Amino acid sequence: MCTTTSFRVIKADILRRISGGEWPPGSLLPNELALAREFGAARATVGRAMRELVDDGIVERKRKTGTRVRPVPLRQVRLDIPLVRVEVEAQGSSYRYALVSSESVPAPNWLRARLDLRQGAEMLHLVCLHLSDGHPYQLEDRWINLGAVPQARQADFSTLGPSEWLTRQMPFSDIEISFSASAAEPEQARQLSCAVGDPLFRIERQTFWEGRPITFVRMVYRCGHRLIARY
Amino acid sequence: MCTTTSFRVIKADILRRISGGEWPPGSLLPNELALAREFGAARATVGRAMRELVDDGIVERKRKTGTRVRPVPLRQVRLDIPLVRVEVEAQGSSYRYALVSSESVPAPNWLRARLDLRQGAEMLHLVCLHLSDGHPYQLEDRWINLGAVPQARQADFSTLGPSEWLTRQMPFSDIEISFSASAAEPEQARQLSCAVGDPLFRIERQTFWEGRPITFVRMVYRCGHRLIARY
DNA sequence: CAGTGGTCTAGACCACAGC
DNA sequence: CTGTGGTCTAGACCACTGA
Repeated sequence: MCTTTSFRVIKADILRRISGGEWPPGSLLPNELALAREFGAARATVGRAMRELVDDGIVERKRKTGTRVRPVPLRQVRLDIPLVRVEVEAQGSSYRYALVSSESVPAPNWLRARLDLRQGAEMLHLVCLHLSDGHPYQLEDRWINLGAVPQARQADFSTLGPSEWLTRQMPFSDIEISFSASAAEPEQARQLSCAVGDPLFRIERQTFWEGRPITFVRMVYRCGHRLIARY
Repeated sequence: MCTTTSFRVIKADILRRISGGEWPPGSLLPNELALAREFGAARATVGRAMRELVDDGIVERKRKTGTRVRPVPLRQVRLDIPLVRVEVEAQGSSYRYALVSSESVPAPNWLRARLDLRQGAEMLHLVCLHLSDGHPYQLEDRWINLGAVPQARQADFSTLGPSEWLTRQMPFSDIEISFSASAAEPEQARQLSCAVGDPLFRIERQTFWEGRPITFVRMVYRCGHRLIARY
C-alpha cells in the first residue's frame, strides 16, 4: 500500500469521479474531513486538491454549505501574451523590426477619452512593423504618455521595439486588453501588403501603473492570423 | 504587533519590493527559510505566497538554485468563455435564440482534416442565431460528430442552443480555441444584418473527449464586437 | 555532497453562513 | 450555535540540481 498520497492523485481521482457521473453537476461532495479519511491523507492535502479544482472552475466551495460540482463548468482559457519577437521566433521564423515613424504630439481626443488624459497631454506616437522571415507580421500603433514616462524621450526605438523597452521600464503594470476585427485602412494595407478593407485581427491594449495611464497600443496582424489556445 | 501573517500579506510585500526595484528582474530572492524568519511566518506560508507568484508569472523557482524574479515578466490573461446567453444577460440585455437550419450530412473534407474524422463520418450540422435585445449578436455554425454523440439525434435544438446542450452532456472536455478576423460572407451578412465583406470577429473551437472529436463550432459576432479582459 | 524548493502531516484556531 | 471551509504552524522527509 502506498503510504504517501499526493494531492495530485486526490485531485485526479475526484475529477474522475465527477466526470464519471458519481458526483453529477450540482451535487454535494463529502466534506474535507471525510475525504481525508477516505484517502488516508491530511485535511490540508485534500484542501490543496480542492483549491485547484476551484481554480479550474470545476467545483464551488462555501463555508458551512460544503463543496458542490458547478452546475455548468466554468470554461476559462489562459492566454500567454508574448512579445512579438518571441512569438515569431517560437514559430521558427526569423524576426526583424522596423520603426516606421516617430513623433511627439498632443493626445488626440479619442485617445484622451480612452486613457483619461488631461487636455494637451504630450504623447510619443510610434508606428512600428514586426516582420517574420522578411514578411510583414504585425503593425504596431503605439502611444506613450510622456508625462508618465519622460525617459521615453531619450529612448532609441529604431532598433528596440517599444513593447520590449516598456516591459523593461515598467514590468508590473495593470492592463486592459481587447480582441476584435477591423478592416484594413489604406496605410495599414500598404504596410501589411494586403488589400484595403481586408479583415484584420486586432489587439488593443492599454496599460496603467499606479492608476496613471502609461501607454495605448493597437496591433493589427497580417491577414489570416489566428490566436490559438488550448484548455 | 500582528501575530498572524497571511500569505497574502507576504505575497503583496514581495511584489511591492520587486516592483520597487529592491529585487530587480533576474535577481535572486532570499530562500524560503530566510523569508519565513523575516516575516515571522512558517515556511509553508511563504511557500504558498511564492507558489502564487509563480502562477502569476512573476518569479521562477528551481531547486538548489533558488527563486529568481523573471527577467521579463510572463504576461498572461485569464479569459472566461461564457455561454452566449450568459454573456448577453450579463450586459443587461434580453437574450433570444433561433435555430436557422439543421441537417445530418457526411463530414466535408475541410472538417475531416481538422477533426481527424474517418471518411463519411456523419455529422449534425446546425446554424443558430443568438440575439441580444432582438438584434443579431452571434451566428453559430455548429458541427456535431454523431458517431461520438449519437444522442444528439434525438435532441431538440429548436429551443435550447447546442452549446448549452453539449456542456450538459459532456461537461469536461478538451478544447482548442482560436480567435481571428474574417470577412462576412453573403449568408452571414444576411443573418447578422451587416454588409458583405465587413470584418467580423470569429472564434473557432474544437472539442475532444477521451481523444475523440466531439464537435467543431465557428462563431462570428456582429460587426464591432470586442472581447475584453483585464490583468 | 549539500542546498534549495516541493510536499505531507497533525493539530489548531478562525471566519463565515446557515439554523 | 454548529458545521463547513480557510489558513497557519512546526516539523519532517523527499526530489531535484548544481558543485
